[in-house]
Amino acid sequence: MDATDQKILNTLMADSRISQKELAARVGLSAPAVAERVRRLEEGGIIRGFTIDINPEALGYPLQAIVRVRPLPGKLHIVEQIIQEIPEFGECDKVTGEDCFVARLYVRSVSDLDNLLERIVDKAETNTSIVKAKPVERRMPPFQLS
Amino acid sequence: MDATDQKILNTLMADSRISQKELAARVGLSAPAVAERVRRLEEGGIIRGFTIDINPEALGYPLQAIVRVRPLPGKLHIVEQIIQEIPEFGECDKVTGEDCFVARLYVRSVSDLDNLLERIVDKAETNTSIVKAKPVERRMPPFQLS
DNA sequence: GATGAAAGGGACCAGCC
DNA sequence: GGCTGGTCCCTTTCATC
Repeated sequence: MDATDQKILNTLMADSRISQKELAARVGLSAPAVAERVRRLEEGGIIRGFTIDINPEALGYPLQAIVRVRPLPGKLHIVEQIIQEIPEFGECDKVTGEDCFVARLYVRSVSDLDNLLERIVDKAETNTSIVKAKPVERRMPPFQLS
Repeated sequence: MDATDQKILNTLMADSRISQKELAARVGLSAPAVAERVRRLEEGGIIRGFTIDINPEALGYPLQAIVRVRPLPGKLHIVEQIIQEIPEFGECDKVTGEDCFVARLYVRSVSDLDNLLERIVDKAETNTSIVKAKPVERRMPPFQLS
């Protein structure tokens, strides 16, 4: 893991579909050399996978909400299971503190939001915030040299 | 956008580096047909881009925190700017409600966490939760047919 | 949307520095 | 590690069904 690997990661993060030749040119190496580095980044678990970035709006989900969830006593596992079973939850973190879960919900409308939260209101307290903007999106901290 | 497109999205989400031939086989179409569909999904803005999934642990950031940020009166913009300038913030949503921002912070240690939050303590109230687990990760809701 | 063909480019493997 | 060159496969585009 050096500065070249960092460049490779940044480049692939922005566009992972460029050819090895193109990637090599951008980081200043030959194609086989860059291919070998990408292979090692994958084997080392630094690159977890190649994927696509999907626009939820275009899928029909123009609204996002951040939902903090505090299950009632004894309801933690059932609440976690319900969150996993509702596909509109795009990510969910189990965290320390008063809230047990912080989750992102993709919804079609505020009434849709209300309907979905109905499924946990009797098992948890929730606190919902609508996402108005995204000051930071899809970013990874730099690898620190030395 | 139909069931086949949904399959294409799911397949590419899991691995965007497979060949068109392979993708075509998995969704039950010919290669040219699948290529045309992917092209339309890109042009329609449904596929926002091809990218990689990076493991922050392997980059040297074993801890994640969810930070809720409530800027002091008059400090909203400067706080937003500081968040954008700290690379350890991997994502930040501006939301409705008491908290103005909900952000994800990648850190090397809890002391690192403390150091980073020092840069906004005089400009905002913060509430930080350490991520203990990820019950749901990187998931997109299904496109609803009809 | 499928098929088949042709041209161009990329990935992969040697062999070598 | 990295470079160069050669081979094979894939991608892309076209015409046709």
